[in-house]
Amino acid sequence: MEEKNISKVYEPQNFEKKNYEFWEKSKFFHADVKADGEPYSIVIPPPNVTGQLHMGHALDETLQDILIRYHRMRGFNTLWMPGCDHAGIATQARVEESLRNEGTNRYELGREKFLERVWQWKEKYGSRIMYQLRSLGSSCDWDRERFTMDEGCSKAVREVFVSLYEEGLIYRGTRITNWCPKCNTALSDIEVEHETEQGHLWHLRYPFEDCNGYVEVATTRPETMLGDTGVAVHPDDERYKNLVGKTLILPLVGRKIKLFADEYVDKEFGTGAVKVTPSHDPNDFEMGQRHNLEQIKVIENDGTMSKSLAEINEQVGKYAGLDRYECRKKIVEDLEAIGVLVSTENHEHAVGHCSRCGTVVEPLISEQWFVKMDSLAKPAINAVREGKIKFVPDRFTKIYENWLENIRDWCISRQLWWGHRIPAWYCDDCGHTTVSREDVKECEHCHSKNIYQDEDVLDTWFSSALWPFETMGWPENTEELKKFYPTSVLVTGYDIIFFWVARMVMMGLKFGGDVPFRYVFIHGLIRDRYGRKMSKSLGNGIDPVEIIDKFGADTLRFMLITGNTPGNDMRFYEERVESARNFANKIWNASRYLLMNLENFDENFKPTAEDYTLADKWILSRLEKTRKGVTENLDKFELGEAGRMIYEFLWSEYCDWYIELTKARLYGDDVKSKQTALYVLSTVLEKTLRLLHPFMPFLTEEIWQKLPHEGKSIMVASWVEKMEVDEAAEKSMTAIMETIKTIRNLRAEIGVQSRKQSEVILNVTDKSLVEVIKSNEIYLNRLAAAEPIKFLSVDDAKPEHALSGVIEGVEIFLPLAGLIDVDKEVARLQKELDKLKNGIAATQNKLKNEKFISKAPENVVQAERDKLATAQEKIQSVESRIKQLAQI
RNA sequence: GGGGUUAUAGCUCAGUUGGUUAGAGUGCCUCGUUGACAUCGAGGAGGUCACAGAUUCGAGUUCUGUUAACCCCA
Repeated sequence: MEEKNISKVYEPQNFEKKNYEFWEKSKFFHADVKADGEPYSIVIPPPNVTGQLHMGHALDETLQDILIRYHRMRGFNTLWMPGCDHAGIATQARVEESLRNEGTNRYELGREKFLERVWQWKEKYGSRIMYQLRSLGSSCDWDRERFTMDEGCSKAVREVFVSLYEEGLIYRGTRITNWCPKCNTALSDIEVEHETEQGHLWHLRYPFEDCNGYVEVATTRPETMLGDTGVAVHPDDERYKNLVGKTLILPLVGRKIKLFADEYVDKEFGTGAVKVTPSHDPNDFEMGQRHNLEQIKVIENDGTMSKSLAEINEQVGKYAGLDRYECRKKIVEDLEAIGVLVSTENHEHAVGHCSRCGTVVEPLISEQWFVKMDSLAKPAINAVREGKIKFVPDRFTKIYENWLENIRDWCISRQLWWGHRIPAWYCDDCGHTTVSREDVKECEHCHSKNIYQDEDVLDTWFSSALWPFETMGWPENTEELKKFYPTSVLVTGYDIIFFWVARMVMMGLKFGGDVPFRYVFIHGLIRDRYGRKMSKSLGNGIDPVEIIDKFGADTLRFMLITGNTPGNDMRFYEERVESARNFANKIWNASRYLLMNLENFDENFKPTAEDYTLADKWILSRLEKTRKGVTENLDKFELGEAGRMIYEFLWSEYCDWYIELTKARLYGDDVKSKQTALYVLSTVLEKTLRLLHPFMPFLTEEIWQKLPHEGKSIMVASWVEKMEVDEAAEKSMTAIMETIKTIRNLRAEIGVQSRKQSEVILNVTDKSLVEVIKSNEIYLNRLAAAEPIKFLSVDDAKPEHALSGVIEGVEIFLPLAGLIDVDKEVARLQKELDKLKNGIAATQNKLKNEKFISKAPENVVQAERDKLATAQEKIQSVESRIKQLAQI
């Protein structure tokens, strides 16, 4: 055993790092495919290699580590696969920013040099993240660490891409897609965040070609009118029925456009007539497809108006090169000047923003790669419906299903350099596209060497979707895959159910041969103390490493998982961290106390059944109930509840009562009693530490090593085994504790100093308690300063000048002559009597109710009867006491 | 427009299949350095469980509606 003297307060800095190194060096984190035990595996949601871990990660990793450590102790063959995500847009943006600061850019550097820079970046930040994960205590299998751009993952990505292409599920097409003018790339639908903004609705008049009339259209984006190639109305709209098919002249531009009917149009919105810009609005694009409208691109990829406008006429040529918002202003002015603008009203509408940089997204037509989703989505829906995958909490099932049912094709190409390059080569000679698992040098169709590879890379989520099996060596049929796939559970936030969870399920079923995980354990977001999302722009983020340095990783972990429930958001308060730190300190000091006394402990001593005192039996029984509750809650993902149970047991039962109860024995002369107390103190603590270890790994290891124990480390010790419950001991001990509380209570009532000893007279009405209390008198002496204690026998008169209290089975008197004001005491008792009577009113009503008696289960009825009997006993006691005092 | 979450003590939150006088942390009040811990101990005050119905012997808990806040999707 190590040195037993430990510092007076909990100082995690002294031992967290040391213990982590010990575990890592001992290879406790490493999963052996050949080892015994049912497999239990988790793949980490790979943090973005950009930047650092935030509080959300800290929660995510803590939940996983608790599950992992718990199952490891339960004897499962446990694997936690760590790794990072290359995070295409985010990482590239960061590196480009640093290039900008150096006065250069990626184009100047060239693709190859640029990628070298990104890899350097990745090495630097990737290792920082892995350091942060370690400081949290994460028991990941570092020997298996993966990266979404490493060789294995890249191979998997190629394999999947080519297979899907061969099956016709990946195609290249010219479509309207969301375009971010700042990131300069296409985005998928879910990378667009819609925000409600205050804008305007401009009403414009488009004149007919052949008569004086006009059609009034309403638009939120007047600048797109330059690309209008039609005006649409609803086919049932009486206002326009006779006009459908007529030709309109597009103001400023002079283009002739048709008025046509389409079901998509909402009659109620605006004027019921909508201008149609197929090249800059997804709905208009679809209408354009249905009605064969021309696509005229008037906004360029960088968000400025097209140079080609100059070719139309001098008027619209003025707009060429303007930013789209500047152009909007100009156009509104110009339209007003020529009388086309009839009115402007305020209008709230949803505007799409790039989820990465916040820039307003521009729908644009471009050539991109897509994945057909229908046939992939169906099995993913079924897997959840059939219960092969379960969401915890269950309500997220609906969100998942709903999204998959309404899924649209996934745009997977990104105009970036950092990522998995699309394995497609185009032939300059014959125009054929070669898609291949291996890099190719010639066109597979005409064998021309005049070919070039697609410039674009794949959406980051394409490789993340393969994470559960690509990390285990797929497409090779590895031992890891056989043993650990499907994984047991995925732990992640609800914000990436669409981005990641659903896609993993689809890909897992398609390529992994089974669901990627059995459970999806969803957690909420960490917010600041005001409930706001933590964000860089608000500057309200809290760095978990700072909290760890200040309070300890165990403290942070415990704070994160208690005090909220699965799936719900949580506010981060430093006060709450302090409260968790105080808990750690409490454990620390309870252990310190025990270790100090353990110097006199004979480790070979083992008490026999007769050696146990009531208090021993009580704490052991309470420990068993705690063990049961903690285990059950962990098994159903109620980690917070499990943590709270340990907190409650350790603080309120072990420290506040049991330790105090043993003090008399530890400082007394009875050697055997002392050894027994030390034995119980140390076994209960040792077992509780094991229950607590998944939550607070460092602290529990540090103390456990100093206590009598078996094995090398608590993290590879086995879970606490089932023990006996002793209801009789619990009942007796409860009576003693209640008596102590009542005495303390009465003394506080009249301000007797808690240390000052005073006489207590007990009338034990429950015969089964007489011996129990008599033989445990010393507890009352020590914890209630009750001395001497007298017991009334049946014939004895009850003391007059005394405070009195009653609990189930015991009447308590504090004869404090001189301190008692009889009138005050009567008033106090009267108040208590009222309280008791109010308390049983509901019970009495229930028992009077025949329906209750006949319909409620027998045990419930009996419980009510017992409750009433107990309360009536107390009432009688108080009533007779009041009578007695009244006679004085 | 569709869907979801939340509403419990001053504040932050628990309360798991309906069944004790609804709990904790924190804050507040009173007392206390008795051989682990003042990052502590003892005692106390504080709640019409958002509102209205329904089901039930019994509802903080189930159902319906209303209100408010937040979120997702379109």
